[in-house]
Amino acid sequence: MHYNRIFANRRKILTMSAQKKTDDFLKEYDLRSTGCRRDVLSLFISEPYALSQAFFEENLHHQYDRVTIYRTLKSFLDAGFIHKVLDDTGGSKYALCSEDCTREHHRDGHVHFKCKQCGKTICMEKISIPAFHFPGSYQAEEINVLVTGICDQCGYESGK
Amino acid sequence: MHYNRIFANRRKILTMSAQKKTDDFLKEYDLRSTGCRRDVLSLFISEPYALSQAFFEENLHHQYDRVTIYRTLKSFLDAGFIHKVLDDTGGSKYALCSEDCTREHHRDGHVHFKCKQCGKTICMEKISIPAFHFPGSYQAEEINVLVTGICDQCGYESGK
DNA sequence: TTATTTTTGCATCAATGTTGCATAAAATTC
DNA sequence: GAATTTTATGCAACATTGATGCAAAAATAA
Repeated sequence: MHYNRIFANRRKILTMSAQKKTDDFLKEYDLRSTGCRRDVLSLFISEPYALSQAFFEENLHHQYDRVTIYRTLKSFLDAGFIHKVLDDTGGSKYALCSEDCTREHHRDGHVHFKCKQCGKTICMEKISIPAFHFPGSYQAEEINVLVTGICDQCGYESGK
Repeated sequence: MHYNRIFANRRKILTMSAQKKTDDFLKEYDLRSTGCRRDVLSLFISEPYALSQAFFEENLHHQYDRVTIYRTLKSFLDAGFIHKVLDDTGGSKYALCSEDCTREHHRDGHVHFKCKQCGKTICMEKISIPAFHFPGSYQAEEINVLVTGICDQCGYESGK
């Protein structure tokens, strides 16, 4: 059974013990189980958003060096179970892959919504990216769609 | 006659004298005509790609301070005749708007293609972004589509 | 438990985004 | 056209992020 599949449904994996799930998951991807990796992975599981490096640094109370978090994210990207999500302010965010992505190919296939108010980037897993047709010898490999606006929550709160 | 319209077709404006076109254009947008602004604008006209700040610095031979170029781009963004284009490597690029965008609303409406080989970001003006339908009270304001892959030119050259 | 391999923390550097302030340049007024 | 007002520029400075080298520490294998 592929842990990728398990991750496709966060609810499932959340029933496993915290230590075991991250431990097993990391080993599945040939990554050593270290404190930083377990903690970063746990945050990915508990937060259903695309997360920035700064988010991890703050939420782990600067327990780990920023380079370590940077390299942790890089190892997760290389392993292929997170993907990079574009951000309109230049930086990058990262999110768990919800489908079977290969290391090179991250057609996560869904739209990302960044709220201008709360700043959160939400994976709109229900909204898939349509096929685009390019002329001539253009070879598309990855497609990123970033929508900015006001999210559900913020729209409801300010909308009276 | 709106200069925005003129810009919609680069060929047209290229027939005007270099000095006059940038001068008039800037004034149309209530921007003072300065050396840096004219030069940056000229590059936007001559290069049919989304350009990075570094591109301007290099191509203007570091004639202007990087902060000046940064602020020039910002003033152009505020004026509303360029829009920010996402880049997969974190940074931002900028491109002339080819439609009438308002200051706040930059539905430039087309797909951007970034070539992994030559690094250029091409505005695929022919490929429009479809409408996405968001649930609940999500309010989409801007939609950015960034496709990475191999462009026409690079694909052709390496492809035989 | 020891040996091997990988990860971490720290130092360091480059690039980029951003602001404040004094000076320079552009537009406006006389 | 000279003086005045307004705005832009250059420079210093600082924050954030991406990235690499290296010795020490931790994780796995033997």
